[in-house]
Amino acid sequence: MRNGIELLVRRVSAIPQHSISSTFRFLPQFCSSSSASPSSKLFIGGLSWSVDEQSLKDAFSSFGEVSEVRIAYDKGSGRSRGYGFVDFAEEDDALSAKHAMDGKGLLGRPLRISFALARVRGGPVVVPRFGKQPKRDR
DNA sequence: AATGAGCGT
Repeated sequence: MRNGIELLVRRVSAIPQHSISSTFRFLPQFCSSSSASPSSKLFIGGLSWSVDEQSLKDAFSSFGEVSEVRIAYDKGSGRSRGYGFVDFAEEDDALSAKHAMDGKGLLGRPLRISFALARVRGGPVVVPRFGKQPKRDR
């Protein structure tokens, strides 16, 4: 019995933090996005409406090789939604960029930077329901 | 038309 508990604790501890964050992203206590989820991708909030992907990349290129820059645009109007993502080739560069740029102003607006959450790939998981199945002819 | 936390057409 004791061994079983120790085994369970060891297995839970082995789950990477970023995996927990993406799995339980709907629970705020597991989504401390400002803390160090190890990733090379930064979430950049607080962008001025007028910041485009090129100027965002320019603002972060001095910290290392930027492998991807995305700004979230509104589907219909094409206006910026005021946040975006900067992905670095090196995790270290992402971390130093975060430390240097978080709270710093870009075009007059303070940036809010955290590590990006893993993009949700499949959509909501539909849990199968058991119990009341419709009667089926046989 | 304007908007100001957020996690991506």
